[in-house]
Amino acid sequence: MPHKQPPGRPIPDIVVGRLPFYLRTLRSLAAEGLEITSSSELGDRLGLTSAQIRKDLSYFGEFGKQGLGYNISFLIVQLRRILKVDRIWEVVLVGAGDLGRAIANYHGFHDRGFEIRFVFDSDPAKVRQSLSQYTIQDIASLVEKVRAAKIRVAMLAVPAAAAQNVSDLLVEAGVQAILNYAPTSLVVPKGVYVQNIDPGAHMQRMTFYLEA
Amino acid sequence: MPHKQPPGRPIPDIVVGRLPFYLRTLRSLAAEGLEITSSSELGDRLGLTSAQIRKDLSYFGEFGKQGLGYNISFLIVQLRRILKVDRIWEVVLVGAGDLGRAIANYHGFHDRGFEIRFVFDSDPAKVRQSLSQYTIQDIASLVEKVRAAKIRVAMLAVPAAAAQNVSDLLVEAGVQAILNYAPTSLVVPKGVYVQNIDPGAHMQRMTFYLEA
DNA sequence: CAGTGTGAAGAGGTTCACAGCG
DNA sequence: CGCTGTGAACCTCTTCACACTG
Repeated sequence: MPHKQPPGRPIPDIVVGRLPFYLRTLRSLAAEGLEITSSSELGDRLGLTSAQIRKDLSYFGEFGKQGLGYNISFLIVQLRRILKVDRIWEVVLVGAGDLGRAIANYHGFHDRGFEIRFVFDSDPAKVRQSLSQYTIQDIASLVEKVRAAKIRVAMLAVPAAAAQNVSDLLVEAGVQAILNYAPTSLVVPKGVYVQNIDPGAHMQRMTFYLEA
Repeated sequence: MPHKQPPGRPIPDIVVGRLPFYLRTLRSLAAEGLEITSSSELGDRLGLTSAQIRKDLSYFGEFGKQGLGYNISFLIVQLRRILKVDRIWEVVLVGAGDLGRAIANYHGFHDRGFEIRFVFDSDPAKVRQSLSQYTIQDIASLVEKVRAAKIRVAMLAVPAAAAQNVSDLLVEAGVQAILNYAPTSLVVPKGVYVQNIDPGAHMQRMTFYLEA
């Protein structure tokens, strides 16, 4: 019986959201020299129950061996395939402020399937300057260049006031996934995926639980 | 009958997680000069249903008027109180790399209830250098200084390999809430809250949905 | 016999739909 | 008459518990 790779049941988005953390954890187990793990070891590391991990993985196939556990490198290969990061996605970064600089200098994305191809900014003082290994380009040329390069993934690191405009440009250029660092809700057409990063929201979520 | 401020029913964490986004949206409505809004207007802006917003708010009190909607500035006051950001929390930032620099230079936290008080790093070349308005301090003095200043909230922007060690120091110093930018799971005692920011995980969550 | 994979049971979260009020 | 606040219905997600297997 073959793997049920294209699964019959629909996959909850919340499960998809956990897979990157499973992958991240498996990679550190591998880096520690381990070859085999179990749902309970993964659960301990992640603060989840073993049942949840087994159930999540079971949406995609049967990756473990009863009585033994999971082969770490095999499971890494499977998760990279499932998340479609068994390749490198070219990414466009918009915004060359402090945050854009931190993103451009951060070398942790490559390992996870992403490589910045272009950096754009609207500030004439920044255009043609270099940032990390990139030359900052004028946002006026974004649509043309991103479309020509068939880039489908973007990171948005501009001020909130500019975010919706830039998002519209990205969509026009054919981008289908946007990681939005601006603290504002983007409106995008169906078929475009947005993930928001809002550190201030995370902070406020924690202070709720602190005693006055 | 007074407000049911300390509610009888337990509040789901997922509801708490949405409140900062309600607050953020209300503030932009206020900035647009509006005085009144409705659960459906908020829902439209946030991509949620109006019923969800009414239900979420009802955990904390009755803030609206039937037939009319919500007074924006009143609701802002209430949400700031609920989230305990009707004050300024002093924050310790650990890590003065590119990301730490972007965080230190970002002035959007103050409006949301947070102010950086100290910046620490372990690199002797960085200690005593200035970063934004701060002087980078030796991490060896972290526990003493953070404890003396009674700081309860931290941002962790160090490499993954150092994150658990620094987290242990923060906990020892009395910190109760940690915003963790390192792509690793922290182990902390009960009563310490951790929120993780992992852009790579968000990216992988989106590529799952992209056609090959 | 340790640990997976999975139906079934149990919690938890969302949406419905309408009473009630301004 | 419009919009809130909320039980009840509905749906989704998590945990349980055990048959099964290397």
